[in-house]
Amino acid sequence: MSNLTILRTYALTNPSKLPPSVLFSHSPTSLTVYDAFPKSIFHFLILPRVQPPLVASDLSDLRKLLNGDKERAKEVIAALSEDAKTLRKEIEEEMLSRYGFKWGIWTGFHGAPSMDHLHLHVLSDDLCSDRMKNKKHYNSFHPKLGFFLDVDEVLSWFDAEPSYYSAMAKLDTKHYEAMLKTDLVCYRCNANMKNIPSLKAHLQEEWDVETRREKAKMERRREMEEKDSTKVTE
Amino acid sequence: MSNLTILRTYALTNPSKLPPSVLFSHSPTSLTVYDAFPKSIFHFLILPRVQPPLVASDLSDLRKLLNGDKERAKEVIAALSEDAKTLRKEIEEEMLSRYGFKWGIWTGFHGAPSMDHLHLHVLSDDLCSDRMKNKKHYNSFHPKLGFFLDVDEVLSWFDAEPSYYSAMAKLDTKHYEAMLKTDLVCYRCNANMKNIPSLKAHLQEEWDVETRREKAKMERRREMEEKDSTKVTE
DNA sequence: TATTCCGATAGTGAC
DNA sequence: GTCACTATCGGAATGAG
Repeated sequence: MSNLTILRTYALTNPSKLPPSVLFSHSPTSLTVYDAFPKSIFHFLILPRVQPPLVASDLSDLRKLLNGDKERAKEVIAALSEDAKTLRKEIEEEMLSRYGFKWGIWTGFHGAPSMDHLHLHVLSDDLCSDRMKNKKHYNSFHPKLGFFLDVDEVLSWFDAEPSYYSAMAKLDTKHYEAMLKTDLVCYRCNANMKNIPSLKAHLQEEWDVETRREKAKMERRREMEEKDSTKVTE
Repeated sequence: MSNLTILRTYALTNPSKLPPSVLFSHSPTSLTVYDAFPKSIFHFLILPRVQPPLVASDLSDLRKLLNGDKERAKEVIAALSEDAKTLRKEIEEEMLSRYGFKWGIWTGFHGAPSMDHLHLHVLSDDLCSDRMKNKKHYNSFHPKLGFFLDVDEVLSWFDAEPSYYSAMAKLDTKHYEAMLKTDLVCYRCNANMKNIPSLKAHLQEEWDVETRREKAKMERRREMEEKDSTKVTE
């Protein structure tokens, strides 16, 4: 199976046949798989299952879906969004149990995906991962650049002017691809980064800062609680 | 000492002070040094010594020299050319003693050198060397490309129309640098080479062919001589 | 924008 | 066009049977 069509294969497979190393969970309308090359500590893909009257080619990518039956498209994306909400809750539980605190989670599509079959990215906002290796990787998740399309924003297109919907649904590949070549800018502090190694060091530092801040919060909370319990027992 | 001015330092140093790993030989007007990064089996540089009335800056590069006193320039280059003749004889002796046969030797300047102090390249035409690493290296010695200026051709400029001399003496850096970016073409068979690894393999093969041809010649000669000597002793 | 491999290309720093 | 180092950029193959 080619790398480029693996997601379609997953989406067409009975979930019970998928190994646990691939499949995280599933619903009647979607499968949630681990991203094979996670770009953050947590990184999943939610794939719509192929169900009548849709066929696999209707779901090849976001542009195809949006330029088909509009109501059907809205249903598909709304269902993915619902499953993403559930997934985010599960990720947050895992954040708490593994790290003691929660942090941001992004949910969105890529404006110009290269793998076949629609996939909704759900990933934590640390962007700390060995698999983050080049500018395209980073820019494709930068939340302010335009390439990463938040699922709620995409859903809002359905309720906007039809002309706006049509304009957004074009999803011109050249236009989106150009975004990936722009300079590296930290999505947190807007600092310009010279290259990938310095960006990664910076992202790690930003993440370390967030970790320390959260640990300190936890410590203060613990002290407060201790003081309170002391008062009670006095 | 900077890499970029090392040759000037050599040219200003008493030859007896230069280590034998650097200096091959010297004459009243020049020093011959081993190229520190040889691009062929044999690769030397002949450097003009700085002698009154010239100062080091007059000899910084070919363009500077040609655009100064024309007669003086001709003397300097003619002297380098004479020393190159001697050097080629010595290289050919070494070819015979080490390889049993002689092969081509090129003698010329680079149209746009980056190291300070005029240097005449004298190198065998095999172009087989680990130090040949990129397109600039190769194109800078390609005998038909224009970047490598045979010393006899440069000498011919002095006897041409003054307007031709002036035109040639300009040695526009941009013009010459552009030549280095052109496609890789085998100087022997004009075959286009896709990249450096394939060019190097091809040059090695061309050299192996030449070696086999010369070995066969030597063998035939030996057989002839044996037959002759047999005749004599019969 | 799937990765990985190979190679070309570009900028820097050397002293 | 000095080298060596680092990093980016650019194309091609990729699997399965």
